[in-house]
Amino acid sequence: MVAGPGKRRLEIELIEDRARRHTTFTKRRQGLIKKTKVFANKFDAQAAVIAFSGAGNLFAFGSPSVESVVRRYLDTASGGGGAEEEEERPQTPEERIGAALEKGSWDAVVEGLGPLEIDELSTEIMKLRRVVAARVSEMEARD
Amino acid sequence: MVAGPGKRRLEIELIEDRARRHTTFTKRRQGLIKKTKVFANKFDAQAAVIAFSGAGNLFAFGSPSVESVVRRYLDTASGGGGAEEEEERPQTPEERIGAALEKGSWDAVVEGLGPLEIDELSTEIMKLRRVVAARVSEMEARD
DNA sequence: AGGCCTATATATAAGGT
DNA sequence: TACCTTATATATAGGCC
Repeated sequence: MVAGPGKRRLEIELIEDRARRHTTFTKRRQGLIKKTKVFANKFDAQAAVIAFSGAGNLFAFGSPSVESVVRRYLDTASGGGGAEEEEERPQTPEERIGAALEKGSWDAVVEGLGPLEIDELSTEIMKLRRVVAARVSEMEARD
Repeated sequence: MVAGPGKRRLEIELIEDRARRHTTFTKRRQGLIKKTKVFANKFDAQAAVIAFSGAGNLFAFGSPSVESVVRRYLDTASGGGGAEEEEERPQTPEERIGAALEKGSWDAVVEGLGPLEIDELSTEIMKLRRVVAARVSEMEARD
């Protein structure tokens, strides 16, 4: 099927799939922001969510404002965290993987990592696998 | 009838009992973080939550890291606190890969690849998985 | 596109162990 | 304290306009 109705049909499918994905993304983004809003209200706490879509668009909400929460985070994060409550720790950037892809040495990358970072890396691997799998089936669908 | 998710109706908005308030705070904080985690995974997006308890303790989670998301936010936002519009956009060649890695979006990376490159990537992922698995069992052996 | 509507799935407040 | 259970509240995926 080089051209004609078949190709057209596939393109429509892709577009609709993308639209569906976008709809879901929007709903969940709204849900996430609502949760944050309620959370901040209920406990009179400062809270903020920041999200970037795959396309790079920014969505954020903060109480009293994203700016203030971010600022406070930057002030606090360096000094030291919570006293009696445990804190979710920051995670390792996935750029490691990109760099490693170019170098070709996984061993060197994994060697220095701690438990949390390993966990993070595992998560990223699973994400990458899903994305690759999706891409593969997408290409197979074209044949 | 306004009832809470629990077994009984919530009589008062502000929870007076300190211990119970703390319990609820913890649960909701975990829920919020989980939501953010799932959101980031499901859509291969960058996302972060930051929260300060009334006592001033910091709780935060970010994918791939709070730092990276905050940094990107500061780079992107001109100062807004609200949400903006989302529009999925088809993008171009492979020079995009570098930028995509910085954005932390695997989707964007895989998007431009051909069959051979996908295959190579799959192989690399498998290798990485093995290396990570080895590292994990290595660490578990120490306990 | 932007709202409703409705099964299902999750989240979660109390209470129990 | 920390986990488990249970009853109810919310959130959400898809339909259907």
